[in-house]
Amino acid sequence: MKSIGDKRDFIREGSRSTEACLVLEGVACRYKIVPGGRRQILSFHFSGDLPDLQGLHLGVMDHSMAALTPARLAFVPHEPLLAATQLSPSIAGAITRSLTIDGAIFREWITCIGRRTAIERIAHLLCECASRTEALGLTTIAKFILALTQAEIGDATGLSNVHVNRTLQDLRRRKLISNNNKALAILDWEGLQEVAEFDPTYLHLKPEAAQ
Amino acid sequence: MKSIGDKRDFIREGSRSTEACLVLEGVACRYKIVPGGRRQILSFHFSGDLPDLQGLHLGVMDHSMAALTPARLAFVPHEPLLAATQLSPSIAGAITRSLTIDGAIFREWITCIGRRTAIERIAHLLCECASRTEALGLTTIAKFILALTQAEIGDATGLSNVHVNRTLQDLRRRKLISNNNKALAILDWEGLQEVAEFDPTYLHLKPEAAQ
DNA sequence: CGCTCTCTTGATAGACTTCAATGTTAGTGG
DNA sequence: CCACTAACATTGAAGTCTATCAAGAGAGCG
Repeated sequence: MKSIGDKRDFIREGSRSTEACLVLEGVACRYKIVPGGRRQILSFHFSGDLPDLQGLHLGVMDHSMAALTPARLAFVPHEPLLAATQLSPSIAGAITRSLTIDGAIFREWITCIGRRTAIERIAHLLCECASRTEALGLTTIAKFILALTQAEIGDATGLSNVHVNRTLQDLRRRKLISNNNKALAILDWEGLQEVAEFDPTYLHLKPEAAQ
Repeated sequence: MKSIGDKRDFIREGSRSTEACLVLEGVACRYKIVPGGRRQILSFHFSGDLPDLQGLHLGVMDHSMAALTPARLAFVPHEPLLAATQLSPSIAGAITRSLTIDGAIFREWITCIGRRTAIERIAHLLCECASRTEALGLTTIAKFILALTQAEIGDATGLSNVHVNRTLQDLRRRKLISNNNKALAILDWEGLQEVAEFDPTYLHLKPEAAQ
């Protein structure tokens, strides 16, 4: 178990991955830096997430990880985890399922950044984070608060911080969100989903209604 | 085994996934349509790829698949595939590894679309496709030809077809590529990588130099 | 030959970025 | 309690990249 301060890297791109991290508290993210210094955030992670299972099967990290709020993390060495997958098919299945949903969320982000406008992207990000934290049992839509800076939202959505600022103002003007100083909340869930064109299917939250 | 014409869907978003498809010949892609009709291509797939393993663990498809050139495909029902993973850990591992690399490529696409300029995005896409088809043993960098329309390249990179056209002209002017009528080839591999800021680490092509 | 699909080009508009300055808030230490 | 600092947020102005619209040119195909 490790406590980590605000804005602190805890895994670096290019390093060898030997343990998987579990988010116990706070918000973490995966990100890449492109030559030129611009950052792209790839995903956000909340209490209960296991964000770097891909390290189990890849030697070298292709991205970094950082805490965006003060956070507590647990690190599980790969070996016992791999041993557990050999013993229990259900653990192996859970890990594979988690990796698969990870991919589904990435696909939605590609679509969002590639084919949606600024306001749609930000609204969509909010809908996604609210749905996921609710599914994790951490909050409800009404009480949901996203504690990110506008620069971080920009790095996740492929926008500049200035444009994020103006777009958030637009969302406030439409009475869809409220936003006081690094605490973003949802005022009109239906309206926000509509703007975002949000369809939660890709999150695959229902545990195997299928099969 | 199925032969499929040009521009033909063979898996639809929202459908239930019951078999995995193997690309035997041609180029296939995964894509999503956002309300408004704009398309985002999520990945390209060449002979030897198994592009929808995620369907093994998810009930409902969150995207569609289509052939972009005339193609031959094989469809493997999920059941024997899942049975094989129970019997052989190495098959299970191969599938998980494939899913994991899938995710790594998505992460790079997010970064590309979110934080790179048009010319960098297109150059990067070319580098990626060339590297992957070479690794699959289908071609060499020198002989590599990408048979996509400019609209398709735009749908993959989040650009309009008009802007793709102008950007390809730019790449030709710089003598990095040649491009006659739906046949894009690489003239200067080093130069193209440089423009793309291409680092193939994320493709994880070396089979487990790690561990 | 006419049709369709793709590529190409020009003109115009819009979305978003960059730069730069100012305002706001919270924390720190005297 | 107040000055001082450091992060963030906000605003304006100017500029760039990319989209959209529209039209024409080739190429392949029945």
